[in-house]
Amino acid sequence: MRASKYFFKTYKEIPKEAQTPSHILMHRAGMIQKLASGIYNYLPLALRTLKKIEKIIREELDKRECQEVLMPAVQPAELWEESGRWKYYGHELLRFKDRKNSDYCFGPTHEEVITDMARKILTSYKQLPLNLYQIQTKFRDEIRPRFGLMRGREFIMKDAYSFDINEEDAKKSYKLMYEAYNAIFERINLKFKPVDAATGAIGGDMSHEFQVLAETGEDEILSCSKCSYCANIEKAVSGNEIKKADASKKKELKEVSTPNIKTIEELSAFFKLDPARFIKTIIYLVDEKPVVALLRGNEEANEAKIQAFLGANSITPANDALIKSITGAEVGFAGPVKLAVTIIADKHIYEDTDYICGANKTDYHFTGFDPERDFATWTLQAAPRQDVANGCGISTHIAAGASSRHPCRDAERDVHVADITFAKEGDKCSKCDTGILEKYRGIEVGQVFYLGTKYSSLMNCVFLDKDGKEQVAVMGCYGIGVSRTMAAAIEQNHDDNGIIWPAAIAPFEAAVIPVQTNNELVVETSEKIYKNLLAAGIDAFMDDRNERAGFKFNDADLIGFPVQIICGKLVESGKVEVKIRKTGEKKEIDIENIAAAVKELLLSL
RNA sequence: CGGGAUGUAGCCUAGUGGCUAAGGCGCCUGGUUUGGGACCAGGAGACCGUAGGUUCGAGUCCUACUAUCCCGACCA
Repeated sequence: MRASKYFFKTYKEIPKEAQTPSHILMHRAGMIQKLASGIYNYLPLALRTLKKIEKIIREELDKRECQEVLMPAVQPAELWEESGRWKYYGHELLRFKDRKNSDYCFGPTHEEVITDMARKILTSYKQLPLNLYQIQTKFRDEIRPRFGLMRGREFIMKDAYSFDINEEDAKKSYKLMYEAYNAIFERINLKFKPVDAATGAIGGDMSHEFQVLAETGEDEILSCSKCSYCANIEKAVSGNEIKKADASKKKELKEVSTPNIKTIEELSAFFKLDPARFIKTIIYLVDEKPVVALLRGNEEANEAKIQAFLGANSITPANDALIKSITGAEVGFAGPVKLAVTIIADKHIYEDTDYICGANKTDYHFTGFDPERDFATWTLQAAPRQDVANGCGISTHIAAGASSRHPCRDAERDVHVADITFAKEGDKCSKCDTGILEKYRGIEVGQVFYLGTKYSSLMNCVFLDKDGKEQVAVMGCYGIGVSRTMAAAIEQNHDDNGIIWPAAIAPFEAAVIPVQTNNELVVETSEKIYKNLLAAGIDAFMDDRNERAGFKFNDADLIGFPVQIICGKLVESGKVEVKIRKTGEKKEIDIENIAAAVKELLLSL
């Protein structure tokens, strides 16, 4: 392609609204344009990269016998009603009506459509395993789109769905996709980690995210320094031991006046005690039912763990009115004592006794609160090792009416103890016991889910097994954010001058830059080199613009061509200068050998 | 959805209530220049986000709306 007619334009200025490197650089390099919040045009340069990412994905999936399909972006509401998601998917689902006033949505994901597609054809176990995928535009009406393509509302996604005869085979399919994803991101040549992940609204009970490591990533990852354990902070389990408090330190429960002292900081200042000596009582609405979370004052609630523990679809903090109605007090005085709702207590609260907690009475708190004595009896257990991968720690359910010995207990309560805080950098690894957790930031570019029969049973996706018995297909689903992968590649690989593309996904592999456009030999030679490169199957870009050298060099660095072939005065001696974008290194190469030399260089980029 | 901010030419900015809205980048024409975003001369391009209001007079003040961005909860 020739620069003189190529549809792009580079900018020196940083657009006001661009904040993050990939957004700034894609805009400055003339790759994308914003059309509306979270909605972008992909110009030719960007599309070339997208196509290259897609090609790698297709090759790796086809190799593993996945089959490509293409589903509609517009989906009828009926299917979503069948799966139950029309109700709870929320505002992120873009809904609209057609002229007949029927409900539709713009697909944010395709579990419903694919399950419907599969059930129309699946009749026999002989057709399984089956893995179908598509690469297509999705729309999610994000509450806050940001960072350009990193979190757009409209984006390009590869989504795949597997169908198997049983759980065992479904896990094999899952593993195969896990391997495919590793192969894909290795070929794209990004630094990434597969991490244990929470399952969120898509559901299912096993999941890994593929995180591209970058400072600007929105996700936090904890990774073991010694073993392979690596998890999203929402899911990561600390291996630190919980030491039970010394029973001799127990004190009496006593109500004390704390006028207008509401937050942990205020309490901490008022009592002149460390925040860890208080119990934080947070009230949530979990699938529209109130749930109380208890934590030590120095800990933060991990809502994803609470949601996962309760197997819920949604979790939001309760509003003030609900808090008042549950506690019978103003906001700021909630406590666990005598609360007749589901309680989920963090395991760390056993580390101490004589806590201060809200009294469920405006302007009062309790001192001397003991977790064991004061609202239920339960036994503390260490987190079982097998829970590290799937669950989130201990699950000691207290049967209703477990005890009636203490007046503070309510027989009807549902009380759980679980790990509902965040593991921290420096904590012991929960898997190997010798390593410690290290923190990274990442960009989630892919996620694999084991779904089980969540959708297939609701939507009756069944087949006959060997014995002629009807079985429900066991599913998995697998996504890669194609447009986000492009952005993530830039977040991870750029410098002050511009983008540093991994060669595998660069819009062009090499740029030919004639520096003196008034020198006939230079122009002729550069044309010859350009044709040689094309003939050798190299994606070459010819900067034939009548511009000064510096202008072209800057554009080349900004767009990030991995290899730049600079044709200047050296052509008189039969050589050109070849610059490697990544290292800045320059080599003199004989014009005769240029195509072979560039090919060789590209292999290492 | 809560909190904060901003809308002036394709992009980045300036603009005390007072004349025909200013500059840089970019664009067009001509000339010079040609190894790290050149220079000279000329030119095109804006009903200052929208609608009301205050005022003799509004880009500037007020109100509403709208769009965009930033901080929190959702996700590829």
